[in-house]
Amino acid sequence: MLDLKYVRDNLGDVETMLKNRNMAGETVSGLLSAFSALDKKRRELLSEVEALKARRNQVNDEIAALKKAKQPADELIEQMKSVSTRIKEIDPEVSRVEEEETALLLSIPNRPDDSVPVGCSEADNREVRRWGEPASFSFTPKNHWELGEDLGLMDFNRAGKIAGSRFVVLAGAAAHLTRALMNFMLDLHVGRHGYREIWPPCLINSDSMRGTGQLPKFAEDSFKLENSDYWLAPTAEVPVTNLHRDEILEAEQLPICYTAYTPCFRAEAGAAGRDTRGMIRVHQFDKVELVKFTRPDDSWEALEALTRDAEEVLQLLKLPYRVMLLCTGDMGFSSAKTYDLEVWLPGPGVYREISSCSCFTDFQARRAGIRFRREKGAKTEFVHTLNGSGLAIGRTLVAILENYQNEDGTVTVPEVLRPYLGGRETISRA
RNA sequence: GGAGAGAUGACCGAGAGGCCGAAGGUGCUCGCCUGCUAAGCGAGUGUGGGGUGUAAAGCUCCACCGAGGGUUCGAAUCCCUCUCUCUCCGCCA
Repeated sequence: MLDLKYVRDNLGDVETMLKNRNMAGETVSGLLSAFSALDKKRRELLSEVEALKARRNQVNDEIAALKKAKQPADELIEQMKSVSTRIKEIDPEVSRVEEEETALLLSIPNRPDDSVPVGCSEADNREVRRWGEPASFSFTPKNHWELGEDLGLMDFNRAGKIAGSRFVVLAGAAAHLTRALMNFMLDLHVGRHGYREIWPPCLINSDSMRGTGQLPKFAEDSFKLENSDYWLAPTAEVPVTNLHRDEILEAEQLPICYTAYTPCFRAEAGAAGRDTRGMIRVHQFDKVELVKFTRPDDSWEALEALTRDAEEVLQLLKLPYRVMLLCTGDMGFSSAKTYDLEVWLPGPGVYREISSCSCFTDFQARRAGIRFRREKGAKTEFVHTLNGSGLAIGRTLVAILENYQNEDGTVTVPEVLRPYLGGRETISRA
């Protein structure tokens, strides 16, 4: 959420920002004029009701004094009855207006950093750098689902039976590889990059979903459990960022760097027809996430570092990738700046997103109430939050199968993973 | 799932309709004092919002004692609902 005062004082900036984020012109002006009207109304009501409350408090003291002196106070009490009635009329009105205003504020996305290119779609994203050469194959490389099925590693039909579409059952070496990747990634981030490992709940409440920006706008993207306030975590970002919700941190604690493995659950409501084959887009996938809390002045450098930490996973696995700086129109709602890592997939012959690294500035921190003090007695400030995948495990598995496939249908195990697979070097049909 | 206890500021903890934004203590900050250290003395020390102010400071008002409702002229305090924590029993990976 943006700062109320910032929005009030910079309506023009907010307007261009929203348009850059592909919001239609009339929607923008409607939203902003509604906001201004509500803000004005709220402040008017507040002035009125607070004046009444001040009066009531003052007279109540007089009543107390009279009572203490055993003097009659009936007349004052009688006067205050009408004041109280009036207060009780206005108070709900204030809450109503406040709620509406907050709802509007919550529906406004974060302001992209000035370094973010303005653009409408994926096509306007800017390539920042590339690493690795896509290998040339002397045969036609298979897609991961062909490899998966041929090697007996993936079962989409049975997944459909036991769950539904957009699920996969991993078996044998694929299951083992998933476990290996999880350990490999966590070991790297903990051991080499200095993150602290977290194993959080994957069911989280609505307050947490609101804190990181999944609610109220994107409820349909996640799974909600019936008869409870629990959601299936769409990403570890939610539980891990919310670890410090409503806390005031000490400046010396910052930066806080966490890494967590969790399964991730997504409804993929708006993705009907996209990536229907294979395990690129499924309702349940595994991911190792990186989360940082920093001082405002450190967040941009922290984003670069976090992105490099994620990249290192790909480099160690020797998977070619490129880094894309997302344009204003393609960025996530809460993000101020996002780098996507796209890994090379020889099957379809494209680069596919495997990690998304974002700096949220104070947007999530304001929603979630995550603050710090520069020193004792100083005013509280919002921290900056960041996160990124380090990496999506399912897609990493896909990339390994496709990039490491051999002409005879086997797959070579990347060297760094062999210790995690009991020294195994090749995956072939069991 | 059953029975009971509880939730107050950074922390401990008192308060049981008005004198309570909240005693007392600890911690922390600043100052004084003591040739170091320890001790001692004094002052200060929450968050959010509204108004005023060019801005900062300041001044002022409102709200906040787990959350939400209610009673009352007035609620940390009384009533209702919910959440969470702890103890015991049951069940369970």
